[in-house]
Amino acid sequence: MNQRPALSKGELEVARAIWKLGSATVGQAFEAIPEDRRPDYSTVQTYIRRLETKGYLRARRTGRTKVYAPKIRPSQVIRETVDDFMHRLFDGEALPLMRHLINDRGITADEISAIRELLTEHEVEQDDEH
Amino acid sequence: MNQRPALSKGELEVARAIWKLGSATVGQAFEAIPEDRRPDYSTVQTYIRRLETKGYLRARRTGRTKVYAPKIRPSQVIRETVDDFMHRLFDGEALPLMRHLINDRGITADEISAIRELLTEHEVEQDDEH
DNA sequence: TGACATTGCGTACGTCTGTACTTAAAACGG
DNA sequence: CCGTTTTAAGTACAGACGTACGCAATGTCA
Repeated sequence: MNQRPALSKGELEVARAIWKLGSATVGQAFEAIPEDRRPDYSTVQTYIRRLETKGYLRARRTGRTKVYAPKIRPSQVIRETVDDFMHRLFDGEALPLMRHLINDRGITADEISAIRELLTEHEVEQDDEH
Repeated sequence: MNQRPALSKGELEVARAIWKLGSATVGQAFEAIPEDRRPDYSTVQTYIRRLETKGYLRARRTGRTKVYAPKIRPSQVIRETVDDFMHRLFDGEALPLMRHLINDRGITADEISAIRELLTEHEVEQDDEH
């Protein structure tokens, strides 16, 4: 159905900035990127242009400036991106990824409880969802 | 310290094939890739060559053929790859990724129990640890 | 109103990546 | 021993990507 071309690293960075802001001009997106890994203004411009071409962003004109906003719901893009990643590294299965997150990297006790809560909350919601 | 160039999609596929086999010739790696997404033999050859250049694989000659084996431990590559991914999409935090896996995609009841077990097992191991 | 800042838009360019062909030498099967 | 198969090694080439410059037009503040 869909399948716009995947996001590249740089594109993802600015897309996320815009998602966080809801909508933004190039300048605003530029400012929103953490200084340490912020590229040149014109580079951000290029990424945004490509994001529009790829169908991830929609631009609305306000006078002379353009305001960019998501064309695809961020949540969907995230899902697709995680999916793709899981396929490439874990044969598309969530569990091995979970296992990796739990075992193969320092997970704190706090995180463990947090995960337990997430699981329980999720179950409850499932039930509610009559 | 390190930072060999990152793995590309295609490179990762064959790297994983070789990891699974422990070590392999080009031909064996080629065969090990699921037929539906298996590229041309020579493409696999190219990926392997690049993997060697990038420092992921080491080749040992046996007569005329070369046998490739990991130069970097797969577990480490996986950790780095997941890390990079988590940084790009979840600001480097594991919990949001977990939340995503649990909430934003269809997780089954079985998977939920499996995760609970993983958590418990992990805790036990932590305690046992000396 | 003139200088400076902001933005849009086009262009550029080297590297990385996907994808593969070719050539040649060694190995194997009969 | 010869044809067939396997492998190595080199080369190619288009498209994606990171990265940015330059120019023109508009907006802004002193």
